[in-house]
Amino acid sequence: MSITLRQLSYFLALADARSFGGAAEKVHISQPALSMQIRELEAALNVALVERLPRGLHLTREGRELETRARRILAEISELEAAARRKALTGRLNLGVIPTVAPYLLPRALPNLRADDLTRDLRIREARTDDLMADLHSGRLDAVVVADLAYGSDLSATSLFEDRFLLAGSERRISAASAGMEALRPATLDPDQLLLLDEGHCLADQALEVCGLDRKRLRLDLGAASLSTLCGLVGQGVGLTFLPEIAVATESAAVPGIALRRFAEPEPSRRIVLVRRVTSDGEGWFARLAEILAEAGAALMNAARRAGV
Amino acid sequence: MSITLRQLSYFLALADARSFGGAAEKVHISQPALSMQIRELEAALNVALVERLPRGLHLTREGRELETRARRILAEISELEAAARRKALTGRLNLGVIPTVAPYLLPRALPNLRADDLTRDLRIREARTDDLMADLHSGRLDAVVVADLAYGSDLSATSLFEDRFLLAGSERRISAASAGMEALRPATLDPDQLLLLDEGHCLADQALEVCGLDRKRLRLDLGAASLSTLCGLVGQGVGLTFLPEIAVATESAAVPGIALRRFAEPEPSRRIVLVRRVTSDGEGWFARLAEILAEAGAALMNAARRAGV
DNA sequence: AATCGACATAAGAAATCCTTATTGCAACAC
DNA sequence: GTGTTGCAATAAGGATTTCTTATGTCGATT
Repeated sequence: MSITLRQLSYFLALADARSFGGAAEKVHISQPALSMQIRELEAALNVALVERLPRGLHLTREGRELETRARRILAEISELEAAARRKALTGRLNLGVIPTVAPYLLPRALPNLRADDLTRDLRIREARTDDLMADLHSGRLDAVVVADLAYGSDLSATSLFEDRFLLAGSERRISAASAGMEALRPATLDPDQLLLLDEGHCLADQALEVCGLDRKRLRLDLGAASLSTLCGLVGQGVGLTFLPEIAVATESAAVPGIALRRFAEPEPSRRIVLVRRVTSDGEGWFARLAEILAEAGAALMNAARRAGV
Repeated sequence: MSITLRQLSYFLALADARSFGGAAEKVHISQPALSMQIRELEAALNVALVERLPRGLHLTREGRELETRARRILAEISELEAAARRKALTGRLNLGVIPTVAPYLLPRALPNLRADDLTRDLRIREARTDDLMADLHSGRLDAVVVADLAYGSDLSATSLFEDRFLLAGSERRISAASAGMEALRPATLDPDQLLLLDEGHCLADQALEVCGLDRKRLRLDLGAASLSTLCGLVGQGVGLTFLPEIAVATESAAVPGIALRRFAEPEPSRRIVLVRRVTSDGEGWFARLAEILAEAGAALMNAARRAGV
């Protein structure tokens, strides 16, 4: 026979009341019921917990020790219940973010994530879309931030923001590319000058798509590993690339030689979304997370426009 | 409805097995029984703990948080049960000791008390017999070390050792007191030279008794507060006093001018006993405590004899 | 000696927990 | 498509636990 929380709480009532009858009253049961539970507890631990005197009672040494332990245990239980009541039973949030979004969006969003008690412990996984989706399905991730894609019916997505692509390169190349056109359009770019990210990065695929190209047509397929590297290269005049607006504020500050030009309407863009399993919406955390991320995205868009592009 | 340990342990089984059927098997119940307890738990916390997928299941964020809390709580419970099984549910031991015993016996006994896991936490109260007995009755003390006295039937005593009285004073006074007698006896002492402890100290009362005196006959009733002070005084040649053998090793080393002389048989003495409430013998701690104290007392007697008195 | 207070004991009622049997649902097979 | 399989939810009845009221016991009090 194992001990129960009921026994422990009755025992604490007894320790407080220092009488069986009084303790029973406190916990709203009859005196024999309390006596029986105390006896069960003594039997389970195989130790006498109270000295029953004709007048009143004392706890034994073992009883006193149990008292302190029981108080701690029951405090943990009620802390648990309290946390659940105030919807603060929030364990780690496992969030996946694609690499072309993570370094720009997260630094902006983190302070607000911390402020919300959404995340006593936030763990970020930065990986490409395929890996993220696999982990989302397997339960290793709770939500992922990716660029528009088709979801199965077992997933649920919320749009965060629209991320427009800008043309990036050295001032000389940009001017050359847009020379003599009334409007700058992706399809008119010279594929030979285009630098894109490694295969598997959705940003590269999307860029190819808006240009109506496929990867085989690229001459400069050097498969850069990160957007930051890519910006460094084009800043040096190596070629042209697409820079998502979300990265503009950071990269234009970090790369001196880089120039940016907006495309004509309709501007090419990707839609950044937050995705979860349909079964996983516990307590509205998803909506709050989406809100904070969308806000951070909007702030980055504004920063880009203020930077004059 | 409140949560139970049973629910928590079933939940942990579920978290481990990652399937209802498997978890049920682990805890040796049927699958519906486990499902019901999990549902009760979710209802009690008012939060979804598991995502039920057609294939397998995941814990929700809240479920993961509960998992860590539940593990801690159940670990505390099993630690508690384990402690009880190995009889190590030993809280504080509240021990009372009279002032004419405490400073000599305890330093000797402490190392052995610590070695035994009798006392994860030992608290000593040093007070006169009356106070100690009151606290013993009220449950504030678990046991007391006092000198022979009559106990009610609600108390139980074990003899620790016989503590003989020696005559103490300056060499000159001692010699004078025993001059011309074939045997040194308490009754032959000059009451005018006798220095005793404050009223209430049983040692003083016992000394008076063996001399066949009462306190009113004393000229030098200066009511010394401690045996140590008293020894200092008689060492200075102020008078004579009774020194219990237990104090001999310490005081004869501490007080340069002090001389000691044994009384003739039958030597006057007090019996030092350990007392508890009859109802308080939990797990044999009393016997172990008595053994350790008796041993320390015996060691002090030997030390006294080796010191040559 | 009688009474009172406080806990233990006893017996039956209520609530809880568990069992087996069955249903429901989605994935998989053919 | 239809049937099958795997797994969990539901349902109904039974076993256990926990409660209640009623009564017994024992020491303390008068």
